[in-house]
Parts: sequence; C-alpha cells; structure tokens
Amino acid sequence: MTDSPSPELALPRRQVLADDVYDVLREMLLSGHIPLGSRVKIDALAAQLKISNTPIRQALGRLEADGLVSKHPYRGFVAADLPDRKTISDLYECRLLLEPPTAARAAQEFRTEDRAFLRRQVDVPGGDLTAMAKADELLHGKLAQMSGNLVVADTLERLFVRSRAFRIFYAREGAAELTRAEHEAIVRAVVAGDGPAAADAMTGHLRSAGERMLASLP
Amino acid sequence: MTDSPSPELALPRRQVLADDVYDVLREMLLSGHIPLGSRVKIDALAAQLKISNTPIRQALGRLEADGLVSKHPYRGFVAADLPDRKTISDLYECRLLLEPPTAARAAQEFRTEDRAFLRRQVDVPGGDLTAMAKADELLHGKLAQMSGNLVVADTLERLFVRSRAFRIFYAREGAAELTRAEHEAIVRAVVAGDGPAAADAMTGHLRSAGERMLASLP
DNA sequence: CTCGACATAATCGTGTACGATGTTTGAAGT
DNA sequence: ACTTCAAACATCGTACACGATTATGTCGAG
Repeated sequence: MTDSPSPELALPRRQVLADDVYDVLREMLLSGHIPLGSRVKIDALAAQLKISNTPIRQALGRLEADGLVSKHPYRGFVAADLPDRKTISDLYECRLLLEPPTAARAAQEFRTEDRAFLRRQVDVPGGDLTAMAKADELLHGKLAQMSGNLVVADTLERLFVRSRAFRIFYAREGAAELTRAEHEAIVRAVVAGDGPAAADAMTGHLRSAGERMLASLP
Repeated sequence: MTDSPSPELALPRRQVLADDVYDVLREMLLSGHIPLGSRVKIDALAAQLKISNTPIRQALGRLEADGLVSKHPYRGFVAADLPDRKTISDLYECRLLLEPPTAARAAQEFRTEDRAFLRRQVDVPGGDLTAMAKADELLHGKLAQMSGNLVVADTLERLFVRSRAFRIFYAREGAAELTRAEHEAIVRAVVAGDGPAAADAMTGHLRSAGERMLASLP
C-alpha cells in the first residue's frame, strides 16, 4: 500500500436510504412533530419524502425495536403513546440500579481530558428546554462510557430514548435549576475521583428527578 | 359481535410474513445453524424460504437491532461474531447490577402459583444442553417478571439474547450440576420470601457463572 | 324516527417482481 | 507484480397487484 496514513479506519460508512428515513422519523417522533399515539401511515410518509414505501417499512421496523412505535399487523404503525406512571416509575427504578454504580466507576476511571466536556453539559443555558434535554442525555451517556462498561452504556442509551418521549411534557420552571444543581454535584464528585460520593449524588438525582417527573403528570 | 368473549387487549397475532422470518432467522442464529461471523445472503434465504426478499430485509433489520447481525451497506449482513472477553465480562457485570435486587423483589412479591414453574426450570434434565439453556433463560426471565418491573424484565431479556450466542460454547461437564445447585438456592430463597437471601444467591450465581464462562474461553 | 345488521366501497398495509446502483472478483494488459 | 477494466454478483429502491381491515351507505326491524 502506497499510502494509508489517513486516520479513518471506518471506511465504507455510506448509509442507505432506510437509515436516513430512520433518523428522520426518529427525530419526528422524539421532537413531538408526530403526535403521540397517532397513526403513522406508510404511504403518506412515502409521498411526503418522495420515496417508495419499502425503506419506510424498514425504518419503522427498527423504530419498533426501539419502542418508539408499535406495530399492528395489517393495520399499520402507531406512534408510541405516553407511558403510564407505572412504566415511568419502572424506568427510573431501572436507572437507579444501573447508574449509581456506573457513576462510581466513572469517578474511579476519571481522566482530566473529560473534564471540559462534563462541565459543558452542566453549564448549558437554562432557557432552552431541548438543549437541556440533550445535555442531560449527553452527560449521563458520557458517564456511562467513562465507566468502561459498554454494555451498560448501550443499555442506558435505550432507556434514555424511552425517557425522552415524555420528558418534553415536564416543563416545570424550577426543575431546570434543581437538575442543574444535581448534575453539578455529580460532576464535582466524578472530577474529584470520589466514587462513593458520585454514586450518592447520582442516587439522589435520579430519586428527585423521578419524583419531579411523576408529580408533573396526571 | 356474535362471539368475542376474550378481551381484545392481547397483543395482535404475528400474522405477518416478516415476523415469521424473524423467528426462523433468530432461531437459526441462536442455535448455531448459521455459523457465527458468516455472511447472510438475502437472495439465498429468499430462495430457500420460497419467498421474496423484502420480508427478509425487514427481519434482518430487526435482528440488527437485537445485535444478532450487523449490517454493511451495499455489502450485506453478517451474523454477529463471538463477543470478546471484555464484552462478556461487561455483560455479566451489567446483569450483576440488575438481577440481585430483582431477585429480592421477586421474593417479596412471590405468589404460590409461580412455585411449580420455578421448580420445573430447576429440575430440568441435566443432559440436554439446549433444554438447560432454555430453562436458564426462562428462570431468570420469570424472576424478572415476578419482580413487577417490566422495564427491567425487558432490559434483561435483551441481555439474555446476547448471552445465548456464546452460551453454546461453554459445554463444561461439571457446569451443569453447579448451575443447577445455584438455581436451586435462588428458587429456595424466592419461594421462602427471603429477599436478601435471594439477592445473595443471585449474586453468587452470576459471579461464578461469569467466571466459568470466561474460564472456558481462550 | 332511531337503531342495528349486512353488503359494498374506499383505504391502507403487505408481498412480489424487476430495474437501478454499488461492490467484488477475475482476467487481460502493461 | 501492479494497475485497469469489465463482467458477475448482491444489495437496494421502485412500482404494481393482492389481501385484510375499516369506513360508508343502504335496507329492514322495532
């Protein structure tokens, strides 16, 4: 080989149409552009996106695996409805099992190069709700990656997706500052390399976040 | 309606071809009928199953979401390869975070009607390896369901799938009796309603099972 | 006049076949 | 031995036909 100095190991990464449709539909669903519980018509989307219906079916199949739509044979797809209180409670309970130990390990494995990234997610402007949701997901995801356990990181990411569907609805005013303070405490413990403190901070954060979420729903 | 005595809450039947293909391919992959790391050709499967290729692509898309195949655009699908030691270790670590508390809650919520099912999974004949793997999955899955947290149960099921891919390879002789004894201890604690004992038994089981697994691999 | 059952039509999801596109392989040519 | 190029191969997207479901309209009974 004359030259392979270019740092790209991942060469052949051109997506197919179904992947693009997946991204578009996923964004539509998570942003609320497609109302929760509404029907998702294949032909209508095909006409809207000016493509055939096969890639759309593929994308919807993947979105079903993600839990963002549900399939009814010979009847069509339906956007995932708002989960009930029980499911939300279960979701936070599951995160409560995974994330505190993960945060503790992230604190142990902490490298200074990650400090800036973590602080950036904490210092996100408090006005923009979607930006805060994004920063929240980035922070928790980064901690999971820092812990070194990729299986846990992947598992948590799936839980985050199911959370974001209803996170839009809790737009409490004071919640932003509380969340920021709790994130601040977590990051401080992680940066200090204090595992037990990070776990405690994460536990407290998830407990209060779950309570806030449940309190803001009917 | 002349007769619809059963409430229609039950999930709609899997009547679509792509779902059947999904089941078939999933079984082929998990049973090793499709070698690990081998190419999965769409047209060949279509000819073999006497159907068109569209349902197969849909099924493969879902299997990719399950982590059983990986997709290479314009090149085809490849059966998931055997995970490396790190991934297996991470897998058991993740289960170690989820399953002990889940077993404890299952013990608290125990109903006598579940006793027979649990015992049946423990008393599975020790000779048949696939039957034992199935019973193992049924036991752990049942405990997760009994705990009442469906999110955790669903999460664990995904982890089990990724485990079964390589569980075929550890065919140690003594392992069967050890596994059975550990399962016995877990079920005994659960049936007795002893949460802490169930959690401890589960922790011990996962620790030794993980060690056995890692010891039997290169 | 209202309600319900049945037949009919519209709608939408599903599967098949075929053409288009991209990749790989192999051989010819330098 | 390396490059070039072309043909074979597999995947991908489109268009169309079929089937199931749901909606609509009509008729008849109470």
